[in-house]
Amino acid sequence: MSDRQGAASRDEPPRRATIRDVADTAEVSRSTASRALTGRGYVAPAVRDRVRRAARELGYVPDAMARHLRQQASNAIGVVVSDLRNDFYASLAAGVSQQARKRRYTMLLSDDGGSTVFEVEAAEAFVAMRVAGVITTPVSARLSDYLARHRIPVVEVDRRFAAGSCDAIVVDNEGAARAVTAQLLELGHRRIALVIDETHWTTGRDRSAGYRAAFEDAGVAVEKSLVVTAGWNTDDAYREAQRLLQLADPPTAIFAANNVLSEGVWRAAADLGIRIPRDLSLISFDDAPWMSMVRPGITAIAQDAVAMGEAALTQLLARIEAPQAPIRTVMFTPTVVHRGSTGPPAKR
Amino acid sequence: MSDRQGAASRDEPPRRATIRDVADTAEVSRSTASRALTGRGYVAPAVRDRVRRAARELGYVPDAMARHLRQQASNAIGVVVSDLRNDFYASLAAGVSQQARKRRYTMLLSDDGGSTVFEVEAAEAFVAMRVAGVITTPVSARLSDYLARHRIPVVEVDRRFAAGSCDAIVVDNEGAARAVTAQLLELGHRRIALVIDETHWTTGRDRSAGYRAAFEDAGVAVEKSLVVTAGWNTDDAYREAQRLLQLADPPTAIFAANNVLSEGVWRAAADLGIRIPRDLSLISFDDAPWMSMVRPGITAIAQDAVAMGEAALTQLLARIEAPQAPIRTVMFTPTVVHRGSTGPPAKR
DNA sequence: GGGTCGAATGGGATCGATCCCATACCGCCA
DNA sequence: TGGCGGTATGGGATCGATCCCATTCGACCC
Repeated sequence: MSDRQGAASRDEPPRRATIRDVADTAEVSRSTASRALTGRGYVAPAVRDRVRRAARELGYVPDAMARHLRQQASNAIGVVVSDLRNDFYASLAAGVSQQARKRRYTMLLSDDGGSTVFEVEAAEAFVAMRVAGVITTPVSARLSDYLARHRIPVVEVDRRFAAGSCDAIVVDNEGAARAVTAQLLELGHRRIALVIDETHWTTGRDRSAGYRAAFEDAGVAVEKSLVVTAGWNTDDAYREAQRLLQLADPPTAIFAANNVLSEGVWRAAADLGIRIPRDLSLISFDDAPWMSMVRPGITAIAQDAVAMGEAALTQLLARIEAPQAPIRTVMFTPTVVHRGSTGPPAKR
Repeated sequence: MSDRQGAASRDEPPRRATIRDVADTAEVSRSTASRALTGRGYVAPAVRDRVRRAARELGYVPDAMARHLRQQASNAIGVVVSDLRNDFYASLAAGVSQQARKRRYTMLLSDDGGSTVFEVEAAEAFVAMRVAGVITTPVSARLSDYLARHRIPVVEVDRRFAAGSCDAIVVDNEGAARAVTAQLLELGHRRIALVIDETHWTTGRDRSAGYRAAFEDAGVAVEKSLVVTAGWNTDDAYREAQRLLQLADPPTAIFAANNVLSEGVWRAAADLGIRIPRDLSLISFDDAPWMSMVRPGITAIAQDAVAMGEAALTQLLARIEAPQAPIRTVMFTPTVVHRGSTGPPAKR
């Protein structure tokens, strides 16, 4: 009877259609309309079609908020990465997104810029949104602690902070680092620098462990001054590399522990006019587009970040379905892409 | 009285705390608890503190679903991009994410892979989630049509499909393309190829218009066979560039209309042993990390995608606050980064 | 014909937070 | 003393969808 729309009703409905509107249009109760649309429970075929037609005509889109409130479950998942501008994280997010679309989940994404504060803020927003689960490249244990307290499943990717208490998708950091370091040693290198972000996270720890293990295997002592922690940005890596390369007795090879560091090292070498691989061999953990474009190409340990993102979502949904299943860690084996940035050390 | 938790209550509460739990703990009504927590309405200071303490002790996180259902408004915004693995889109998303965090909005992100079908699917999910607004790099007009019907504000970024009916953040495609094409003409180039994805979208149309305008300004005729549409991936661009460069009378310069195409063109030239800039001048629309790493560096039109993302969010929130304000298009002026991939054409 | 079963439908409670409204109390002024 | 305005609090309705439960109807069997 009464038009509660206010503002003299135009052609278009100022209010979005609810299931009640659909029910009224189809001349059934809300209950019946709900059954017709969700497919749960008895509905006469003719009625079902009538309801669906009404819904289509009204442009009805069920309110996910209301549905989830009632069902106490949502189809949204949260993702927190450290830096979307880094190809690794972007690809990871792309993998999650693809898979989420297939499984009809919605992705909430937050870029925490590597900050613990923002990481926790993101987690709070996710809890408020009642996400079904969270995928993260953690920067501390706080996120998984917090989410665990709220009973929200978490999958850690790339590195682990909550080892043993949540699922994880990682790569064989130690094995890959060991393999490439061994290759450098075999080529005759002895002064092999390791440029790494830091060694407290599992990634850094394992990559550095692999590096050391290779030396041990070869019976060669690690030169401690050649292991440098260079932080998280290209500029810092650039400076550290410049310092290293200008030592009286510079390294003949550098193993850079991620794509950002590799870029810094490469730029430093280029600016100093150091020729690769004649004067310096370079191997990178993480592949990146530029590594196949510069001459010579850079030999790299390639991680399939998209596949890791897909695996993370798959594991998260498995966990949601079976909360009590044993904790699972999926380990990817990265592949080494040889491109010609390595060779025997220069003779002196 | 009765413990409705089922499963013999352990130490930890199996159910998450609601405002009712907070109210009971603080011995006030839900209404008062709500006022104390949101800060709207009268509450005695002592009571407010008691309620807040109770909330903290219980680890209470308000249910965003319930809140938004009641308030009929949400603090989530949707973002649809074409390809997260492309640095441009990833940076755009990073900019939106940063700004969203500052404004306390949550970001729903979907990667549609350039598909209209997935674009519309994403829009449906966003409508279901009752997002406050959507930012998109559209691949058709369907998304903004659909969202307009549901009264959800949209900001188009990079290209426009709903010109005039929604806000947009773009760059001066025509001006920049015209400027660099003019530079090539001034250097003496006459056979300047334009490798472009397609020319129906505003980006392609304007970039190609700028290219043509520069020719017109110089009184030089465009050689139609040198304008090639090369689709959206590196491989296709690679093939097209190979074909171009192997013509009897090949172009002496190429203007590649985005970073993906530039990569394809560069690889093709490299594989054919064509020297830049001696044999070929190359200019790219879009900057990318590799362009400053290869030798010589590639002269590029740099768009600040992060800033565009931030601007998009800012504009979207402005629109949400003032739905009736006049439509606004923000145009960024990209900068040309000269790096040495251009020079005068080789003499024959 | 009474009873049982399955199909089909509607009524009303529910999820959690908000917010309008009613109520109550206090101090103050006429 | 009555009335008023400001402060403070609680009760109950509300948002939209779901789902439990009750009801009805027809078919079928004993």
